[in-house]
Amino acid sequence: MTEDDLLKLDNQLCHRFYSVSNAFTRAYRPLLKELDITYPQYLVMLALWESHPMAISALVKKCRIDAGALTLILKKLQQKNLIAILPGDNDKRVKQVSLTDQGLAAKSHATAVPKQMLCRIQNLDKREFEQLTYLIDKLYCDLTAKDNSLD
Amino acid sequence: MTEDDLLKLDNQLCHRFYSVSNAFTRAYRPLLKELDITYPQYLVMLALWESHPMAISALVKKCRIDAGALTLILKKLQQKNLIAILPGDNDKRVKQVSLTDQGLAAKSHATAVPKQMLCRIQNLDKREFEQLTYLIDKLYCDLTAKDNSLD
DNA sequence: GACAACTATTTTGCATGCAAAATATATAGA
DNA sequence: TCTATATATTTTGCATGCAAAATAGTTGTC
Repeated sequence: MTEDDLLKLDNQLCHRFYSVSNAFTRAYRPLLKELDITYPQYLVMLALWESHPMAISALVKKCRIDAGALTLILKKLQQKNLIAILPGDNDKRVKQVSLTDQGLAAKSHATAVPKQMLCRIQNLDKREFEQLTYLIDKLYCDLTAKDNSLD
Repeated sequence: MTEDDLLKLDNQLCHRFYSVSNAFTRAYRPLLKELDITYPQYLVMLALWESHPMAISALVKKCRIDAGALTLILKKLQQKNLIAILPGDNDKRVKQVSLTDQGLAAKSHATAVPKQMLCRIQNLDKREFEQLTYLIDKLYCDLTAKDNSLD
């Protein structure tokens, strides 16, 4: 690979992730309109539908959302009356996020969202889908590994 | 796949792209510090190093950056004296973006960036890298295809 | 040649994403 | 107990990303 090739946009794996990630956000918007939530808010709801209550720090890990951004996202979900946030009993620093009745009820409406999205990406067969998942997970490990080059 | 599985965060391909895309942005930041540009600004510079001058609309297509966001990004690059923006000769609507001497010179410093990034993702061998590229491109086509479900 | 329809770009308003600093609370020790 | 340190969360300042509206410049038509 020449130095010029190294710098070509089409050779940047990062750009592919940039493009697809943004395309996902745009594709989800109309599907999430009925639920009246944004894409990152949807990620938080998915986590809570799996298990709640959940500490904010646990949500940060699970959703891989920036803690600062999450603060605002949780405020929005609270305003929409989908979640409740309460300080922990033992440790008041650790706030517990739980679903309201309305937040829990929204789960049944939400199943339509992944269904519609899966219809849309039928270009990939099941095996390719799994392959893609596997490779991305491998890449994520590399990207989030501690950079010890300066030690 | 049960309805519950459909909603699990770990089963959402979108979340993997969300995680990796953001991880890339964070990983690039220290590498781009020397060039004093952000990640989206870097994408624009990559496009221009390949070919310039280039119309703004061409940059939007090539970089897959939102046109509104690009306006601001170009202003930043202009302030840093890396690019120049001029109205087209024939059509004054079509603005041409070109590299300044400084912008062109930055290219040689920039080759270190993809090199360092490639070092970081050595978990993937060449074949996997190509496979990943192929699958993502396929997915991108699905996501950006016109949604005709309401026609 | 004036006007309607079209195209390229910018602006606007809102919602993150990020790093670093600030807050609030908890815990370990002297 | 008082304090230095550590942890959880929020705040701050800046830079996008997005959709929709607004601008500016063009073109086809009558």
